[in-house]
Amino acid sequence: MRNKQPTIWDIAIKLNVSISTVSRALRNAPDINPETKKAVLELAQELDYQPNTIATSLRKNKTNIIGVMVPEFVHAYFPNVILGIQEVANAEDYKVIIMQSAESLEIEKHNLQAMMSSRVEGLILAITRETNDYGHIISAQRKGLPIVFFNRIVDELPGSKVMVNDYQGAFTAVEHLIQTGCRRIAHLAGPQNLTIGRNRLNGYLDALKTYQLPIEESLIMPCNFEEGKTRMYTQALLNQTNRPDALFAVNDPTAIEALICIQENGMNIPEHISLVGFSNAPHSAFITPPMTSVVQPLHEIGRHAAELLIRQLNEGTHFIPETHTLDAKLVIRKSTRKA
Amino acid sequence: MRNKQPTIWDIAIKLNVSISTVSRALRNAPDINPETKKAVLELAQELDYQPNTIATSLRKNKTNIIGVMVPEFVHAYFPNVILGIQEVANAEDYKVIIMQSAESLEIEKHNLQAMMSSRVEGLILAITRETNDYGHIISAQRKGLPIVFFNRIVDELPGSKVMVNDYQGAFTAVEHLIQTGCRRIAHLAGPQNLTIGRNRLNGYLDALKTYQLPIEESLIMPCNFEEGKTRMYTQALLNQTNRPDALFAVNDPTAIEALICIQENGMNIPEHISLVGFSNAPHSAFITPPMTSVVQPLHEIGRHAAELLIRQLNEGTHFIPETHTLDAKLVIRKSTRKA
DNA sequence: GTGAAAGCGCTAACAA
DNA sequence: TTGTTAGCGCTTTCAC
Repeated sequence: MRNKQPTIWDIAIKLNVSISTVSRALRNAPDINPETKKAVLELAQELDYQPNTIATSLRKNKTNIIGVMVPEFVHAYFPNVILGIQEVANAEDYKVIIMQSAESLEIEKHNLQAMMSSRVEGLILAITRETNDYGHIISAQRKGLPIVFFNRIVDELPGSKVMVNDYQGAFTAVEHLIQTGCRRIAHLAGPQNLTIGRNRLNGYLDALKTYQLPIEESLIMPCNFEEGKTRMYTQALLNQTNRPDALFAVNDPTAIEALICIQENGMNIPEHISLVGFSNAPHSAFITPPMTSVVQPLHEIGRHAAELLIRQLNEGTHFIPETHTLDAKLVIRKSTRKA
Repeated sequence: MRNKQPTIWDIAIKLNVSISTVSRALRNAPDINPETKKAVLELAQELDYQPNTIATSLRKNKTNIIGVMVPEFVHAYFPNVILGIQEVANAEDYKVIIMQSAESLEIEKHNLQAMMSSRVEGLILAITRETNDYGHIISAQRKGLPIVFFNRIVDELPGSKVMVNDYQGAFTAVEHLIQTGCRRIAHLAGPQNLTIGRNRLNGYLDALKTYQLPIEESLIMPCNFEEGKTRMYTQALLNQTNRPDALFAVNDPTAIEALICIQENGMNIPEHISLVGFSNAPHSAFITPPMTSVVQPLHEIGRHAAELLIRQLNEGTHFIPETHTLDAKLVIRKSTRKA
């Protein structure tokens, strides 16, 4: 590793004191002569001494490093969460190391090994899409690694979890459509084997019930996050003799595909048909018209995850894992009508 | 740091051999009895032994960690570059630690300290917008830290650099406008104190010259990345009696603001006016109409940066820093006319 | 082929 | 208040 950096030994020699004195001065321990301390600090400054955190970690058996592993960070979602994590972690004097699994179980396992080898104190984890075997995770937990899960939650695994209230988000979105005069509201639904797919559908259904609107099977389309399908189903909806006056999409990419289809049919949003997305892709504000969407508190997700982890780190085995569910917020733009 | 993890000592005791033998077996050193080795590896497996990289780093005085510091990673640009970095780094058995300066010089300095303390082997760095004093960087370099710069380049600083050919990108964009029949092409320009601002303007000017179109001062607008200004200047352009038939914007946010303004004036893109952006915001493909834009090879930028750094790490003081300039590519979508 | 021992830079008893 | 010493987990001579 490059040139020799100065060590406490170098300082000790020059000042003709022992290395423990230097160490004490540097850590402002109580039992130290102010004079000595001053001299040490000045020389350290002069030499541009940087403590070797590797040695300290080894000695103290404590790295003060939190690991974060996400499937990807090309979309805005995870970077924003990480921002929140870093905020809290840095304030508590933890460093954060970030790895990404590229949605590959293999890489996830490999990275987890690396994290263990680097002796991270705890892990904040969003598993990959294809992670269905949790052996590596369980084994890490068994070795005492605290893990906080977010975004992709596995109910079976122990540990704290941070999630978003998809049900409430969906409910609010549909409620807004109803309150702005829509009466035939279709849902471009997600996969029903995923929690978010189910919860968002339930929010949609319950909003209709609450406002005593009929539920029609023919208005619920299983788009399932699949690109081609959304277009097809949207077209089918538009072809209905009694076509819907609003679409609630399970997420923004789905909503955007619907939007394109609607516009190609020569219809206007929101005059002919209102549209609400979910999860706030960064560009949903920039398309034409800017899209009303349910946004998740990404920053907050990160903050909560970091806080839970650090609490667990501090409290040790006394800590009982918690699950935090954060509300999503409807951001009203121009793809829905005015109230 | 959590529960005790097994060490080579645990393995040695159980196998009744010395720790050096275990160490040798684990690193598949040459001088080792295959039998012994097998036994060690099996037990290691069974105990789920993870080498303590901290100890190894301390002993070998080598961390195999590359630091990356970027101003932010909320927009797609830096995450994509980091992807490229990680690809190369992982293949070469380096770990990557990522920090972000949040465009703050203070944090940049602080993070650099932390990187030095963590004894990263080298650094890939995009400085903040406000970094005008390079003392901290120079000092790190003087201590032997190899640094590769990208995105925000400072000519004065030594070290390898990876940049994008802004001039060529701008030239290609304007050439495309000309070849699709535009004749009065305006430029929404960036700050002329920044290299990218100047280079993109020059590309624009030279394309006009090459195709023998007149250069008109009144068509070059100093939008300078400032939000309100772009709208104002675009409106001014549209108000000209002989209004331009194309706009080349210094970057995508500027282009998008112009787009909104154009549409509010009831004009169509590209029928009334063509529009080209630069630097490919992730959403430029999703707006209406999808925007023609000059895209940067983000992945490649990362790969080059990592390769340069690792070469420097391997070659040591023999290494002579290099500057790599990568071409940008015009992606033709629907905001410009057909050829 | 294997073991003993030193030491990477630092902290924390313990002694003085 | 300061110094001496052991040792964190590992690698690497140097003996045998």
